[in-house]
Amino acid sequence: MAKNKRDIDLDVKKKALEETAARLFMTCGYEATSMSRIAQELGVTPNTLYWYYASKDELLVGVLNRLLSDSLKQLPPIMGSSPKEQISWALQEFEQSRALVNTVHGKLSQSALIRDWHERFHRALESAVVHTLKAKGISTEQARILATVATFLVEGLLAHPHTEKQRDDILEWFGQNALPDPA
Amino acid sequence: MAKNKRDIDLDVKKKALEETAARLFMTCGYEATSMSRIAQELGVTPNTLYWYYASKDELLVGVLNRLLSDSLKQLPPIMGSSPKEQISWALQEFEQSRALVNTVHGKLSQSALIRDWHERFHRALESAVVHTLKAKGISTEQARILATVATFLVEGLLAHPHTEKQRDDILEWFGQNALPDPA
DNA sequence: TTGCATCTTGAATGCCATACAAGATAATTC
DNA sequence: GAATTATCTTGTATGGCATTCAAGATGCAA
Repeated sequence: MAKNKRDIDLDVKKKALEETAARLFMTCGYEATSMSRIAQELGVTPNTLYWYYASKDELLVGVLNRLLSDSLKQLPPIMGSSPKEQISWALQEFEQSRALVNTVHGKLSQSALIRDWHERFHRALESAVVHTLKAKGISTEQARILATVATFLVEGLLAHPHTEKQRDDILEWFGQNALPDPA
Repeated sequence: MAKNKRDIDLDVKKKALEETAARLFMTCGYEATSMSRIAQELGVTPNTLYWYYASKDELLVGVLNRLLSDSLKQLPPIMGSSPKEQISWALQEFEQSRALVNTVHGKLSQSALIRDWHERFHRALESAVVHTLKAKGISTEQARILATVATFLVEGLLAHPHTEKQRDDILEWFGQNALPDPA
């Protein structure tokens, strides 16, 4: 039973691996970052990485989950604000890892692992957004549509370079058309 | 002057190369399709490809331009229909090359060549859409916003698997919110 | 102390995009 | 029509990549 000591070390090590990988993935890009490079940065042999992760894709999933859960920790204070502010927050949060968002989308057709992660992520995201919208008195069906549209707009803004004005205009337009009745 | 014969051969050859590459890129994916594989399919040495294209990315650009100009040939009959039908057509047109759309977005951060092509493409697309919307009496500023939103929705639908109903709902919603006045 | 699970490495494999130099083939010039 | 040149194709090679397998090191349990 008492194999705790080891398990703790494992999490600590994984944390270090994923943080280094995350940094390199975000600055140099996923494809441009080799396993050797990550290992080198950690003062380790490439093979070591393969003891913790079966493949580079699996390491990517580890990185994605870590970044995501780090973002989610900052979520509670935001929950109270307006939808537009919430979208704006999400946008800013993902901006840091814009490259990774594009990487994930680019790998959807090749990697079942990434495809699964992506699908799970969007399911969770949509159900959260829908829940929030329903609390504002929007029908489930309408909420689903709005959630999807909001997601597409965020992803579009992340994928394409844009000015602050463009972003504001789009968010403004969406805010005005998303909640038609209360006017 | 009279070097026509050769020049014609060059275009014919490029056409064959790009068609084969396009087919493989679309069915197996860009990354999963090696230059050797394309050459093999053509009964040629991999090096031959490098006489026509400086790199795999450049071949991709050739493929993209060819697919695009093929699509554009079918454009005139569509120009008269409703905006919703036009978006629907664009969606169907890109559906075939959904994988390539994702590939392009995934490569934006790594390849300047692809980045340039992507930027040019979106500039041309936006100006076309804006032009169409202005003809319907929409202000330039509003038309720009709508064009961008429409683009993001199309790309979102391409990037994520979705049901017919989802697509219809989103296009319907956009159609109703895009032209607010005439009601 | 012996055995076992955990972690790390050395050395190798096969694939990849790509480079360079040398061959083949056809067009142009003399 | 022979020699030269531009066009196209190939043979051969390189360095990097993700990944694998077998063998070493390290610490825990009996």
